[in-house]
Amino acid sequence: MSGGRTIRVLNVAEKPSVAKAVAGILSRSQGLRVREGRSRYNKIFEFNYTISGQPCQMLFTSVTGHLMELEFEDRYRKWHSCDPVDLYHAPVRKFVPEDKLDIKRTLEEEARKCQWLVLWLDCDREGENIAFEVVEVCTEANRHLNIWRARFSALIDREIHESVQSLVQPNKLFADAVDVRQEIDLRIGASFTRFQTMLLRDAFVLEFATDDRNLVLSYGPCQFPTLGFVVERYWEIQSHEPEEFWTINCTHNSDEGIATFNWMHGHMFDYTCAVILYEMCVQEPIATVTKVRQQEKLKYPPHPLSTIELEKRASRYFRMSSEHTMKVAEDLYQAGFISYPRTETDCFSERTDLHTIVQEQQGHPVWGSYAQRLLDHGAGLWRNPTGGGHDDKAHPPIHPTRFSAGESGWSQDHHRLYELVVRHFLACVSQPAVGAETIVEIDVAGELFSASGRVIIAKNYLDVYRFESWGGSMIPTYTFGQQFIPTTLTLDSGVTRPPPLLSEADLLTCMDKAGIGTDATMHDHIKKLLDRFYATKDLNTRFSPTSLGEALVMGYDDMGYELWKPYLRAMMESDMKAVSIGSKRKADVLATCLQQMKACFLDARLNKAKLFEAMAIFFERSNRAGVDEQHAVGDVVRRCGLCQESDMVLRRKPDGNFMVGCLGFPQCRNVVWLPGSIAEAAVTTSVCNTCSPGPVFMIQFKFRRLEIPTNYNVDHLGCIGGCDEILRQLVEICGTGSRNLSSIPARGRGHTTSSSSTWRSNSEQGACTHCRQAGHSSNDCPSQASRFRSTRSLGMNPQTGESSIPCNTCGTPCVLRTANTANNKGRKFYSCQSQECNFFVWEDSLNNANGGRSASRATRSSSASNPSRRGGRGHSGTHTPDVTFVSATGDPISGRRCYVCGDPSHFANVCPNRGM
DNA sequence: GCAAGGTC
Repeated sequence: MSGGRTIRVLNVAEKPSVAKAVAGILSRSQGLRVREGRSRYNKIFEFNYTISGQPCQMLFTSVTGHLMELEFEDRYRKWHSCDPVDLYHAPVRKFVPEDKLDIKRTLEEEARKCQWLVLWLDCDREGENIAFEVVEVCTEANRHLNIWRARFSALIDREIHESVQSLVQPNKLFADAVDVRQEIDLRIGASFTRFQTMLLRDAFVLEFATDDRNLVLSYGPCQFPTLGFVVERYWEIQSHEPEEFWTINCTHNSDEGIATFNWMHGHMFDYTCAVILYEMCVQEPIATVTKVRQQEKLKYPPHPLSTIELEKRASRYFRMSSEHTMKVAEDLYQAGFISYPRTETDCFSERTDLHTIVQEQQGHPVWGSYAQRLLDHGAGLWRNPTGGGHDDKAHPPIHPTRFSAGESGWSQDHHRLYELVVRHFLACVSQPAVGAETIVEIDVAGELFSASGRVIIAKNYLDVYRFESWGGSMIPTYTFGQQFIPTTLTLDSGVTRPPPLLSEADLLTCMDKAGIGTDATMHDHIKKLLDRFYATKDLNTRFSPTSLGEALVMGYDDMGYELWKPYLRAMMESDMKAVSIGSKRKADVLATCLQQMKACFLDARLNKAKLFEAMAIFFERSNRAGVDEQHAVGDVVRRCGLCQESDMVLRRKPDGNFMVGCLGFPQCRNVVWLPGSIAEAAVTTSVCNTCSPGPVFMIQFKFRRLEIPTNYNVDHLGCIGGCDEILRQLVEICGTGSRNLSSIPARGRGHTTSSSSTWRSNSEQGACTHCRQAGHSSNDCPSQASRFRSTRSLGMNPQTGESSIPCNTCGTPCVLRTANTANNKGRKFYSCQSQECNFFVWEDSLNNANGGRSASRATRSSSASNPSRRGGRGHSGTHTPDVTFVSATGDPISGRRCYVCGDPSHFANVCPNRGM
């Protein structure tokens, strides 16, 4: 890396401001030129620099965050193009979206001119991922680029100069971890969102939605746990039963004032006991001072300001929403008044010139004199700030970067937020407040009471941080051993109160602790709850769930799933960490996680009745036709060949069976009856290239495993145009959804143009497709029938002699096991032997279920449902767990059963099937 | 029309 002729180096930062700042630092603003790129926000800076002795012509530009997005391939983009479960393996692609194409072109053009590429993306996992997006675009344009990564944690001269002299290689593992996160988020989010939206939106009257056809009931691994926090607190309040307690209070008036003594026992819930103690005090009411303690107390200023802290404080002090706070902060940042507002860091680098920042504030009419005192050595007000232990290695804590006494274009909130940032900064480089505290303890008939007083000796940082206060209170002087008769001695009652609804600051705290979202996105998740009608916020910034939010959480809760709890995200986070340090492989984590979530999705879908039940508590059923997972009208399959005027659409009848019927009904009665064994069907965008007249859109079918022969696949992309041999055979074997053909008006019968009549005549006249014998169809084939009976019913496995059933989900035999949990000890259950399946059913529920599929499935979580919650809003809200689970750390966790394998004896974080 | 993560 030395000597030689000048080379051209393309430098790319994550955002325009960093490109500008680093270019300014490296060029020392000497010979710095700037020109436009193709994107109006991302300028290109040019200057000369020497890296390790190598003369370089530096071109410095930027992206704006991620350059690429992850999406499903087109065939899967439309909601009805596929079964949502397919989204767990549908191909995905990374591409540069329309609004980033300008940036891409700039990168390509500049990369072609350069020999080196230096990546100045933020030094976090997302930054590393963006680095590889930039690498992909640039190397596509210039395969000979030399790739380097600059590591820096703050835009400070020395650090930037050091960073460029010690370039490293980008870290693929960090980028891999983000790839995992993106793909999992996309697949889980899209599958569950489509599923629950299509299931519920048309089935209930959702009066709050002005356009309920476009209403989306989204699910996301961050938004749902956020909703979960809101609902859980709401339930806690609902279930709170006030309890009366008793306490003894004592006061003493003297010449110096009044002292209020608190009973050191605190609250007592036993009235008799409290009365006895009180009577003892009253009978012998002499107080003896047993302790007088005087000590200096310090109240420390806050740590340097991180994003979450800024949001929490703006909510507390000004009642600003976190989303609005971030908008205002972004404005102030863009205008150069405050530093980058999205940071986890709450400690300043030793290299930060804190004094200069304070100096800039000296001229302010309100806090300027405080800034002057801070800089005055003699005043002793300065103190180097103590950090809170968080450092994202990418940005410093939020601090003022430019003085302002207020700008004409600022709103009140701009003024407030700038003031908060400045006062917070000045506070955290200040000495703590000092108080002198006196604690006096007395003994009355063996009962101890204490009183305390405080005198503020030096306010220090509290002088500038007007948002905090530290109350002073005086008490009279007491001496050890002194005796007096209390002025009052009372037995007072009180009642326990429920906790308050979660405030925005509380919610941010919950999310932060559970690792839900990032500093830059937490406010988005909160806003999403409001936008989706899942929660509301009152004037005190406190959140309540809406009926919709509560119903959704209740539905999943009744299934026994923890999808609304933060554990899923926490596990994903730990897996991402493992990928980023190389202890797990990206492909393995993806495969394992998606396999588990797919099983969970399939199970949630089997238990969709729970979601329905929960919704029915709060909402009226809609009387729209064709509800459930089909939309009301149905998707067009082809033009009707009979009337040649209307479209044929896929429909689900109230009995659950599918058909493709002409929209011209009743004038046109053309219909194609589909096999009765279909669980789900969705029209895709694929067109059959055999059948005519076209287009005939293919239908994605999912058959019920138990109702079709095992040699047929449950997933089938089929055509109703007449070319589909498999579909024809399944109609024969299973019959159609039309149970009594003769009762159906002759829809299209006799018209050879109708594909349905073609099938029917074939099946009526042909030989059995199973045994090839004439005289019966495979519907009535004796061998086939007996096989179906044996798979449909419980019984001994003739091969092994074990009791078994075929799995309802995947067809693999289930083994009979015995539960060993507190509430279900000895109870038998079947569980699927396949590692890839989590089917589980109680044996007794099968015996009681009259052989019905849905009945047997429904029992899966019947023991977990809590009848006390079934009274609408009046539910008690107590979540009585069937068992107490133990986490990996040994802490008990309330819950019901493992969402991974369905086993009630453990929780997912210690599930052996997770492959951790 | 779905997620969450960057950023303008």
